[in-house]
Amino acid sequence: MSEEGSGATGEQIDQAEVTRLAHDLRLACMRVSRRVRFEASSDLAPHQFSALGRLEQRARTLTELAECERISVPSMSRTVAALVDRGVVARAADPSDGRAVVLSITADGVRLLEVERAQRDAWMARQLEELDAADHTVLARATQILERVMAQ
Amino acid sequence: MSEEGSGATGEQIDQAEVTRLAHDLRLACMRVSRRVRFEASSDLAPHQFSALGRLEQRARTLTELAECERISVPSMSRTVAALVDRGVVARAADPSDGRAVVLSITADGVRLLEVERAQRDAWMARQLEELDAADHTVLARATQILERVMAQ
DNA sequence: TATTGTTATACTCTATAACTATA
DNA sequence: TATAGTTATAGAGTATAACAATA
Repeated sequence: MSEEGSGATGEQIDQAEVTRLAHDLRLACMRVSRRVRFEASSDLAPHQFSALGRLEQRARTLTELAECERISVPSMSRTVAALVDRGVVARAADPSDGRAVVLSITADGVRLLEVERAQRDAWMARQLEELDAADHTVLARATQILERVMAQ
Repeated sequence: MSEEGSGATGEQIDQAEVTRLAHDLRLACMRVSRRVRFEASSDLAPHQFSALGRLEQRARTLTELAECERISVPSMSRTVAALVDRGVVARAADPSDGRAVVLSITADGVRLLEVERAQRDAWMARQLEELDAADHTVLARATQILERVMAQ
């Protein structure tokens, strides 16, 4: 679009620069991720957090949930058992298949996710508060690009 | 939204928008990090990769290394033992302190890190290749901002 | 007595294999 | 016979506690 002010489209980024960008961006993202998990985490373990988030999207069977998280069914069975014990996930019989168990998030589970996410977001927001509006704009645009790339 | 070239400084981003950006950017970074680890990883476990990277910066004692990685000394002792068995870390006596052990990366360790990083960078680069130069520029700027923020 | 590092033991999350119940 | 899920057992990685060697 504009090649004067933004300085974005006028230049041709070559392969070496893409490689360098890939390296630097990857490190930056991994550093953010690591610090969020280390400095903003609470008492919900990462794998529990992830599984609970899947059930927030919709109820799933154990096998579906294991496939989502790319772990074995027995492993997910343990994880789910812990979440059920904690009262954030409920088991229910599948009316159409006596073997299957439908797992769903409870109201407590939804609240727990909200608290967890709020803590993580609050930590991230504190980091961003030190930036100015121009930086915020760049990051907002970059976020949209990353969302587009990662959706594939 | 940009009246002049950069289009960044003219707008005032309010608190709610910072919170939203924090949320979206955090998720994007965590998604990148997760996919890099899942889809570009090799046979070096994440904690081993991390510890080896610390030793690439400089030689450290076990206690120093444990503090870097924020795990206990006994845990790091196990991790280091595995890396030593693999031949990518070397133990050496500290001439100034008979209790301490100086850990350093070996030539094989440096090569292993190079391979690991190349795989991760290559995965990331493949994702970025689908973007145009304007997107690359935005991401490069965002990377610099994130590096600045995360350095604190 | 304090510090560095290892070993002993236990808990969690992962896996595969064996098992029960249902389709 | 095949599928959904649980339980048995084992292998990592984490922890704390106890220990050895050194400062």
